[in-house]
Amino acid sequence: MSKKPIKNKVSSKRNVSKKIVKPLKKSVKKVSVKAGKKIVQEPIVMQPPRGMRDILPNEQEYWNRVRMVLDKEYPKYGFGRIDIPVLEYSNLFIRSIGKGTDLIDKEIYTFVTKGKDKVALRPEITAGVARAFIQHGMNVLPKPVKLFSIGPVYRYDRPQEGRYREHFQANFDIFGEEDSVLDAQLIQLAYRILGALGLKNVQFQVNSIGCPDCRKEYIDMLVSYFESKKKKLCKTCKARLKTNPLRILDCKEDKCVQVSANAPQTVDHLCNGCRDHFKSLLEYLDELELPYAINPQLVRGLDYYTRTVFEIWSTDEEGKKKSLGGGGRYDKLIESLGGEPTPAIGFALGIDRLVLEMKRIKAKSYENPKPRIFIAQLGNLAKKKSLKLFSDLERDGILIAESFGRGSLKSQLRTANRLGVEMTIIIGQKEALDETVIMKNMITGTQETVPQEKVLNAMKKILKSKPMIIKKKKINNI
RNA sequence: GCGGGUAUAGUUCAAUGGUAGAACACCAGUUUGUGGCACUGGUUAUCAGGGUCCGAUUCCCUGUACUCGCCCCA
Repeated sequence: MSKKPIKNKVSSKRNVSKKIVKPLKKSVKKVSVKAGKKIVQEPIVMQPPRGMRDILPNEQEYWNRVRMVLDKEYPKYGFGRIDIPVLEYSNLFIRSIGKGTDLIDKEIYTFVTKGKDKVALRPEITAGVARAFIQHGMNVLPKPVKLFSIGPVYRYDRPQEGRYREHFQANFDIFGEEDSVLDAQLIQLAYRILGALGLKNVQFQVNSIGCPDCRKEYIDMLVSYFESKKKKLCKTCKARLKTNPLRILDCKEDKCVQVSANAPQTVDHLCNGCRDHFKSLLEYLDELELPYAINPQLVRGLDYYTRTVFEIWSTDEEGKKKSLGGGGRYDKLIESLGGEPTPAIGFALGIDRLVLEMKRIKAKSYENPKPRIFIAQLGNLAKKKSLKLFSDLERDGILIAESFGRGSLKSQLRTANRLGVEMTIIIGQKEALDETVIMKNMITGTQETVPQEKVLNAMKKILKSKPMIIKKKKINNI
């Protein structure tokens, strides 16, 4: 038994370590072409940039479910789908979301293009939808105009569980109605979606931060209150006193929480219009029997919000609260971007977090159908026949698994077994010539030879029966 | 942006100042056209860069990533 290890295969894999594909060091030095300049190749990192990730097939069952529920629900409430670019001019976001917000000051991805355009990856969806609303003159459409969008958003933030630099949001916006009945309806939609996903244990926090008029008065009052207690505030909040005093209410530092507890509350300082608006919202929510908690501390991180704001929280085993989504009214946004004055309200759900939560509570997911039949082949002629048979059956809606590239029947059957199919069609040299196939029952192990033309009906018969429960092995996490 | 922890095969984990083992997974074989079980064999890894050292995967520094917390948010 002389087994010579073949070492000469300069295995390309050698240089393809898991994380890094680096060029051979020698070759790096060799590369020196263009304009006599030495070109050093940067290693390719086998990972996406920080905070970005792949969503692998095994996780798609949850994403599928979310997508299905969203696709089902949004038309019911009269939303039309809109898809907008991931890239917009930076100032769209800066103007709408506002300087002084974390989102703009430290989380937005901006860059200058070759054409010297200042652009940004969208940190949220509403601003772009608002832009599209104005651009396409949607103000002439019958009101309300309801737009649904789904896609990635980007925030340069520190990643941690449930927080990514690229994450996906489902975004709902309603334009053209000021009445809080729309606010209530939107919240109901959010409830619907979460319910359909099996996420029943969520909490809705609502608040009203008033219109610019009453907010201005309120902020003045807030500032004078905090000024008097300035010593007791944390460092960031002292700074916020000048930049964004509303956010002090949101601070989680113990001492700030204590100071905030006695601070004047937005709800107590609304103008008549805003108070009525908020009051009627609560009445509508009661009418719909949607539970909510009024949270006077809730202020939200975007400047464009007016009046109604809300957030959706889930609570985990340890009592930690995570935001699944949030939204609010932005009655002045369209106007501030140069459109006709158009009141509006919207909210977004974080899909990554929905999925995280669904996994946590073991919610129902949706798996794509699995093939229940496998085709194995042996020999060139049989391979051709199998290929044809596969496409014929597929055209009749029959899902087939195969491993055509493999030679031995043994390894094909092994694969068939691992896939948990109930029936394997075997075509060998002999069968290919006879126009027959072997149908092997993978559960009982019995098999019979049948004419090829009978295969389709036989397959249909199998698929009509209930799937047999076969213990299927989990193939790692792919 | 700030602080803590971590970084070894596809996965989960070992070990070591002298270039690394296992389990599961994967590929193949166990008399040549038949899966599961069993047995045998095989492929695959020390995050990157620098420093100390005769020698580092191990020690030190830096970077990067993951993770937890803060901040914030989805």
